[in-house]
Amino acid sequence: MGRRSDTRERIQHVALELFVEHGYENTSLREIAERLDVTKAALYYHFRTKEDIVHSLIADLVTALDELLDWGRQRPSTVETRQELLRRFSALVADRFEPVMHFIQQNIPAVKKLGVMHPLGEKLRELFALLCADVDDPEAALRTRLALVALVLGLNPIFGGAQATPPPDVALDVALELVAPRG
Amino acid sequence: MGRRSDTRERIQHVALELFVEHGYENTSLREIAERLDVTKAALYYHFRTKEDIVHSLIADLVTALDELLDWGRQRPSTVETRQELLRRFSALVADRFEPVMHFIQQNIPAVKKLGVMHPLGEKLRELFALLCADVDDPEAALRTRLALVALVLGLNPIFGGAQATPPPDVALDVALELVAPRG
DNA sequence: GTCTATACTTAGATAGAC
DNA sequence: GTCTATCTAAGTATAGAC
Repeated sequence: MGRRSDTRERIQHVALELFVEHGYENTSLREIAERLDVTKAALYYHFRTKEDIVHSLIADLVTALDELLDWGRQRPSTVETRQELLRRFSALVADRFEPVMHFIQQNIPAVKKLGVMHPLGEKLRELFALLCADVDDPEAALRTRLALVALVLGLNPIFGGAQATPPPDVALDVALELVAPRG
Repeated sequence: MGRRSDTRERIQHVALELFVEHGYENTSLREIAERLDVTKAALYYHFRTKEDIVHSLIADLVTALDELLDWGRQRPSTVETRQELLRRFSALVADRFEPVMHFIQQNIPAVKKLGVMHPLGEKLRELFALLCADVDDPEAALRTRLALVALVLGLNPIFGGAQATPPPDVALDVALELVAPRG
């Protein structure tokens, strides 16, 4: 039998790479095709549109978040649960979704235009809600948001990005502290 | 004499508005011109290129940051100084530069491509350095970055943006706490 | 499953009249 | 200082051969 091709996965990988590097709108299908040494038309065989590539990328993330949320929902709302949620989210980002998160964070206009925020934003808001639990304090809510931001901040070039990206475990420690009750 | 026109300022204002709304690359000069009810060519009278509009927008921010840094440099490196730096930065953002910060944060690829990160990134890194002072702890450094992020987080739609933007004073309180020594 | 060739659209930018 | 008209380059996408 003919060797099965992993072209589709390679397109996803290279496209994401370029989207992160140059931004979504500054990346043309021609560039993607060239880096893969295929033609533009080949891309259109695997994906209906350029937007579809992004959708396929986000879909995996949404699935993973859904599983995380499923776990979180059927656990008692305790500090331990919330901290374990952060740990698992941190691991998810570090292990599999760092590039996608990077892409999303730095291409908000594109992401909004593609209507990707609907499924994704929902999941993120629910994660946020689980982490906030019953707390109604606006300061605590902001600290919770910052805890999540801390876990993906290594990806942000603003405010001293390049020189010192915090290691994931440092970020996790700070995040855990942010959702812990005050002293 | 003929009535002097404020067209240049109006272009800056409308352009920034559209850049924030739809993103830099999704905003065409045609759109800007239409919203101002002038023609594309009129824009080219006031700005050499589309990129120049962005440069003019960032320049004001860089100037303001420079003044803030001047103040900070000639003060003793104390907790009070650092907290006052945060207060002044917070006021700067809230009063004048919220839209520009919003634009920068959500259009990183464009901003990088325009080479705007050189003057701007320098200032932000120096602000960060002043806030970090002599502290060498990576956790403290991350908390400092988060303090800055907190002050512009209202602009970020990720992680529960739309429904509850923290009021500036809440953000400032959390930021101040993040740079204060631990208990 | 991959290619060639091309249609279609829109972008940024310029020249020159008024 | 603003207009009309136009140029050039690039993008996404399609049709149809191999």
